[in-house]
Amino acid sequence: MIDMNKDYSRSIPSAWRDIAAVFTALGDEHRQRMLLTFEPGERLNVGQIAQVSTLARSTVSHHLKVLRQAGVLRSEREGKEIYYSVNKHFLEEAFVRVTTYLHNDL
Amino acid sequence: MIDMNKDYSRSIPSAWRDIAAVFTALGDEHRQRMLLTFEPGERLNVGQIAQVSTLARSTVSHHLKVLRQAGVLRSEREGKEIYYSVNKHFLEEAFVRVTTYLHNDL
DNA sequence: TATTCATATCGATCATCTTCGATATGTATT
DNA sequence: AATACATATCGAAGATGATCGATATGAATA
Repeated sequence: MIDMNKDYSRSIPSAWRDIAAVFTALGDEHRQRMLLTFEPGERLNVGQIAQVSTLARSTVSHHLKVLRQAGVLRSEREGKEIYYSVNKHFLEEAFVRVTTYLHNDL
Repeated sequence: MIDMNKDYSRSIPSAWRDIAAVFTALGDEHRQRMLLTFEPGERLNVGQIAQVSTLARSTVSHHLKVLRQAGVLRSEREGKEIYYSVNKHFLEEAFVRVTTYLHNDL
């Protein structure tokens, strides 16, 4: 009780800021499977992802938006299609940061 | 499309099995704050955690259960109180594993 | 510019999660 | 055994998220 952090409203540490949305995004099994669908370096458009999914296209689109906003995926338009790919650098850095924080501060 | 993983129902890789529940558990900001409340090596009982929270005791109890079932926290009874602590080893290993998987396979 | 195709957004419904007060369980004390 | 205390569980209400078909946006092509 003496040294516990009593300030419940203190700001989330910077190591956690980016990762918080990632946790939420990857807390859903459909979104996990979508991420794991990608082969190394692969780019996939929405139609391809929807094909291997059991969900409707609009639902896939919604989940991709969540993953993109969390920084897990990024997207780039190419003609009519929009290609998604894994934001590997961001994810690796975020996980390393949170692991380091965990090791040092918890 | 050629080398993409078409089998949507393939099993989640082992590196992801443990971490999936962690993502879900830590996808909630209240549960994040609860985890971050712990100082290094500290053990806290439910009353102490409820004190620094804005939630009702029963709600805190519920969130602690989610965190415990995901492996984030563990608990041990000590007399009337139940003390929670961070499952540091489990968490570090899980994050390292997922980072490695990310680096090699995505 | 009209049409087609790929994706995103909208709006409604359904399902799941959160939250609380009340009650139950388990432990120590008198 | 009776009481007091700490935590967990229960059951219901409200809030949030997932899901879908329909519609809108945006880009290539006829």
